[in-house]
Amino acid sequence: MDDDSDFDLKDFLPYLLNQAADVSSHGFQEYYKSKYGMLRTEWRVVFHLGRYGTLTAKEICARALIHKTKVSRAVAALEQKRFLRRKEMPDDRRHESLDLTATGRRVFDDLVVEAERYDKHLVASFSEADRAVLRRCLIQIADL
Amino acid sequence: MDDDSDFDLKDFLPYLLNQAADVSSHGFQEYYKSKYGMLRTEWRVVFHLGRYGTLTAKEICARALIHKTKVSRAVAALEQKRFLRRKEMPDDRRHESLDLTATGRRVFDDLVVEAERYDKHLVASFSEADRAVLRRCLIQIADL
DNA sequence: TATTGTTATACTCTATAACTATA
DNA sequence: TATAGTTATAGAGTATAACAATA
Repeated sequence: MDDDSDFDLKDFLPYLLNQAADVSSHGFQEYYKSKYGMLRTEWRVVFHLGRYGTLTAKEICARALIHKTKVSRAVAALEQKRFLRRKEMPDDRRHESLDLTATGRRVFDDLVVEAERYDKHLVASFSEADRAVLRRCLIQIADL
Repeated sequence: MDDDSDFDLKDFLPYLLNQAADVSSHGFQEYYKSKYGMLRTEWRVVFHLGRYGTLTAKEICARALIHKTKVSRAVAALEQKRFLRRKEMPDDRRHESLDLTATGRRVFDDLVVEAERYDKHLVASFSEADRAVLRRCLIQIADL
């Protein structure tokens, strides 16, 4: 048994990444779930509309790297919550342009403030240099 | 719209962590899933038994931070694949000691080699210093 | 025929409660 | 009553195929 290497799960990057992702997701998820009853894909759709303005579902798919079926369901849920509006585009009625409502925009503003606060909290104990290394490595691994 | 901050999803650590975790998980998952038909919890149970020897389900729960219902199902699946054996403990028949079979041990050995190879591949382009920062930050965020 | 978006289905993962059997 | 482990169930995430409406 001891002729196996010392390899431990804490040395295994996918394990570390998953644990860290879980912990960090839960902290923020708690906020948008309890306050607005939103799921993760819904928060990401709201984010894209709030940050980049009017988009079609297809554009959200492309920007956010989310599959069209997930976007379709998130849009339906957000419409029901009155956080966004659809508008058929007259030039091509297969497209619908999507926009946040006034309510949706307030939700976006609130979530962005909270997201920034939460992000700062997560890296509060790291040096500026370490933060830069962390983000650069993650972006490379995620191939973003 | 432009009076909002420049906050972008790529600045949001939970997003980066999730993307990186997804990418890194999939690469390794493909290996144990296609080769042995295993799920993630099964791989983690095999890992703990291979690395630390005979354990009860409860000990695996404590070490691996997995809930007992997930361990229970993973153990049942691994038993069916003949990767592990159960043995009732005579002193307290509520406990069962779990052990890898010879087949299970071969699977473990193979997966550990692959895991080490995969881990090296993930960080291949990072400096030694950056790797250390990355692991330290992840361990701290995951609170391990 | 190709494209936008929806619906259906299935599988994985997570979380919790209720249960069995032992102690 | 408390503990080890199982079963049931539901919610959430992921993936794919089939479909309707439009172009």
